Amino acid sequence: MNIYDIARLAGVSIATVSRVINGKGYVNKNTREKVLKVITRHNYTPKKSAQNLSTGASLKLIGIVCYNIEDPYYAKAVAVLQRDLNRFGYDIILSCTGESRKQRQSCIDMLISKNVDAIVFIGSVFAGKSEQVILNAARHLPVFIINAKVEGKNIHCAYCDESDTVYECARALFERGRRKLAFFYDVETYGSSKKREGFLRAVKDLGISEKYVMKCPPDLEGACREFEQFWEEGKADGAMCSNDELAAGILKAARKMGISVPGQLSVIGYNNSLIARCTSPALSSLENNVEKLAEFTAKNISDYFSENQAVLDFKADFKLIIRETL
Amino acid sequence: MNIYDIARLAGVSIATVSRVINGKGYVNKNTREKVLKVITRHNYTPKKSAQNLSTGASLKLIGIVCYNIEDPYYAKAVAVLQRDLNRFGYDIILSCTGESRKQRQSCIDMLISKNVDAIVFIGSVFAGKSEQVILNAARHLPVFIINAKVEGKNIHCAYCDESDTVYECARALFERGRRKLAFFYDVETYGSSKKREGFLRAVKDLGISEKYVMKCPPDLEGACREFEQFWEEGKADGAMCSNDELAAGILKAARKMGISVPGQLSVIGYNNSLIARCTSPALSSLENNVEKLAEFTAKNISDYFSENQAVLDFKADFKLIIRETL
DNA sequence: CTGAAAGCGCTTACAG
DNA sequence: CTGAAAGCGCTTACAG
Repeated sequence: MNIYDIARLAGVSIATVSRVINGKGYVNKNTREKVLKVITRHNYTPKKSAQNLSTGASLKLIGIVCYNIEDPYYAKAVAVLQRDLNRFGYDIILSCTGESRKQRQSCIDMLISKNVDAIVFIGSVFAGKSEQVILNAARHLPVFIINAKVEGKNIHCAYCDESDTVYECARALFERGRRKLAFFYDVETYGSSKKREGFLRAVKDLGISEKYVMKCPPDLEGACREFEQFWEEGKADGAMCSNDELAAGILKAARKMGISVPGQLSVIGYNNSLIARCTSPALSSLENNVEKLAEFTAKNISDYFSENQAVLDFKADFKLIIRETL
Repeated sequence: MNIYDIARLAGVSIATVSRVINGKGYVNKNTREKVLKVITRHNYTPKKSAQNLSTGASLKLIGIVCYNIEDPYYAKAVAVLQRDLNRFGYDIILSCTGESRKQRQSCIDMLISKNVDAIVFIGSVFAGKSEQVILNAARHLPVFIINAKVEGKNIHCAYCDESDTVYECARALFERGRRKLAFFYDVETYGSSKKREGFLRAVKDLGISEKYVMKCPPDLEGACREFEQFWEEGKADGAMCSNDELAAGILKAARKMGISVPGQLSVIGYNNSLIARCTSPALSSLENNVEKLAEFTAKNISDYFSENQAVLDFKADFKLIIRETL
């Protein structure tokens, strides 16, 4: 069923059908209705690719590239982006890219060949070493990044300063009398290095000498085991984690080993995800406002296309949510 | 940059460029290289919509419709689908649809107009009353459903029997000596009604007379409050929940009220998500194998297009994962 | 081995 | 108000 079929069935030319579909140009009321009737009867929808070819009209498709949607942080960002972009008439193509540079590049090429209007990268996985992939993409279309800062033409960033966030968390631990601090992270990314940097900066400013930086396997059980090996009575009294899952692992280990939280040990998570509300004691966690970042980005994309201008640098605030582990 | 530019730059016709791109037909080795060089230098990728128009070639795009990607269950399904479909050369368009029938229909129309090859519906939200939306879609393209059973031409279902699962959980509670059982659910869907049905069937078969069916607000805090109101010493000794988040809420309430789990109360969650591993005590939960369902569906889609046949009905097994709450 | 031409399903000046 | 025709960027018989 194409525009020719409809035209024939309605007894008009394809030009007329096109006019009624697009509501452009003059069409006699009666012929309009006649055409409309045929269209609805046959459930006809014009093919976007033909429209795209003909007018260069946008496919109204935004490519979204993230590392892992199973991570609640990414899931939330994607959920908000999809909801808000949809309001502006866009659909999203979701890609999750693996580790290798080549895989990432081919994922972007795919998106570009599918004629998406823009690409948004979620997460700091793409900053730092992988920046080239983003720079390449930006030569073809506007790029939006959530939660990382990459400098370049056509690149729009919305982020929360992950160094400052951890700095504040460390200070909060200090203010509760904690003097022996450990920082736990898992995957080596631009984001985790910023966090580590914030931790070390705070520790230095606060004059804390007993500090540990620990790398864990990237899941709850891994963090749990790692902590069991790490722990020695009196070695640390405050743990800052680069995400909530690690923190949950540490709580699990603490419980198993009879360490009282927050009595002997304070624990702070990161992302303020559902996980933080599930653990007991409930986890204090840093709210880094992904939701706000995603909302802003959706709006920014819409502005970019409708008003031809967009914000290049947006920094969101953050807040430490106190629950029961601090 | 289009095929004409490349042809001009390489000093050949567009037909030749097309041949080297598609690796079809004869092309002299030297001219092939000449063309290739121009293509890579300018980072040229043929536009999918033009190819699609020209040959009717698939866009290699699968529409995925789900209720809420923030829910770990959907997130996992989407993650697996995207990973596996990608291996078969497909990208996914992700839509999350709201409640209203109209919204859902327009979401599907959008997908169809964007020329996706197939649509997969995740979750039972679309079965039962909303079935018509699926039936409509199936008239245009192949439809795949994860976790619901809908009869119809061109409709392929992969699911886990949600009545049997809950039946088994109730029996497990019974076998641990539990005789007063409550079933907690939140949203009213096809799936939750199947689960409730399984619960009631089990309770009847087991000859249990003290039984409760409770509807909670759809989040952890809501379940927590609901349970606080529900609880009375000796009223129930086993709680079956329609998802892990509700179960986590009940654990939270139990802890607050000093109810020992599983001493006084056994709790079973559903979906075996990350949440089940985060709570303490760690939640026993029903593994309903979404991962398996999603993997199967990706393969089934690929078979549908490459071998022109696909499985219409696939039922996955399930397993109750015992942790500390049963 | 290579190119000219038709055609995919649309839209949009242009002419009437 | 309506239609004939050109054009969007590709692919693919067909002819050479």
